Amino acid sequence: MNSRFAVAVHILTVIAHEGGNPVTSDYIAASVNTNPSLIRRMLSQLTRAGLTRCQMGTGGGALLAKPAARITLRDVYHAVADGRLLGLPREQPDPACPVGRGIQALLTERFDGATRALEDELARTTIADMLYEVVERRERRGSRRMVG
Amino acid sequence: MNSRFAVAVHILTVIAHEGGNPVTSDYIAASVNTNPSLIRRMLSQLTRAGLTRCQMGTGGGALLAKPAARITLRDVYHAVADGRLLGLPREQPDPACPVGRGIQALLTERFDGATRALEDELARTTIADMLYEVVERRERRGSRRMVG
DNA sequence: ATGTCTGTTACTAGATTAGATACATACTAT
DNA sequence: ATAGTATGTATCTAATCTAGTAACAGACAT
Repeated sequence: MNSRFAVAVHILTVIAHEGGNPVTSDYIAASVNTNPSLIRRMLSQLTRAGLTRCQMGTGGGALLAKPAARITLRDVYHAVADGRLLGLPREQPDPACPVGRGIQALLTERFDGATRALEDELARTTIADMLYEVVERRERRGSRRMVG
Repeated sequence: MNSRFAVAVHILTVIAHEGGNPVTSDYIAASVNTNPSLIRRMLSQLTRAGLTRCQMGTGGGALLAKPAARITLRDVYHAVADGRLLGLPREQPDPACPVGRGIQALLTERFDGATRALEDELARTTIADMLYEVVERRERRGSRRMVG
């Protein structure tokens, strides 16, 4: 249960929300409710993956490296996912057992297939979608409040 | 990176491999290369989920509660998966931020969708498939060795 | 020059994971 | 019945992982 992917999406959505103005790690950290240093660490991963870029100095901050509509959640996942989603045991199974001998290679195959399916589903949503829905929902909630 | 799912599949494949004879936790633990107590803990989860049943006493052990062809990897995943695959941060985002206010509900939706895709893919493989492929591969490797 | 912001390192506390022991309970076999 | 076997569960520990924090050199704007 690793929350880095969620944080990365949050970061990118905040940057997209600011529409072209550089966003500081302090600002993002306040929205995510965590430490600016943690945000900077993640931003450097996102930059390395080509999703963001940064301006240093006064008035600087993070920017999207390409349009929000062209950043999918799969891209984000690849940028920050550390290891495998479905893990194998640290210890090797007993090679003397007919099942133990072959099970890990087989499990790896199936896990990879399942992970690919998850990623394909993630690819259907972009940061632009996230931004649109976050804002739209807020407005719906706002107007509902006006009516009620 | 939690390996319980992998271990659970391994357990069930070993039981299936023994073709109806009760399998002790000691035997399974040797194949998985871990502690019998850990295996028993997992077996009790699998039994609670209706995938296995157990005979106590001499000559006892674990059995499949239904045919291997009717146990999918999704069933196994549901039986032993503890929490969410893609996690949200422990701390709540800042509700004063337009993005922070709505992002978690939205992330939860997308994560659930992606997880469902992964589970659907897992559902395409059964324990019978696992057993068949483990044994088949072993034989292929064997015959290749004979040829080479 | 001065102040701002990033990028990175190092450290800490807390949570999670798996390994290990122990033992009451259930069952088989004789 | 009694002895032996195997499960089911509770508890503890060590190792690993995760996120939070502080610190500081380097880059940039004014």
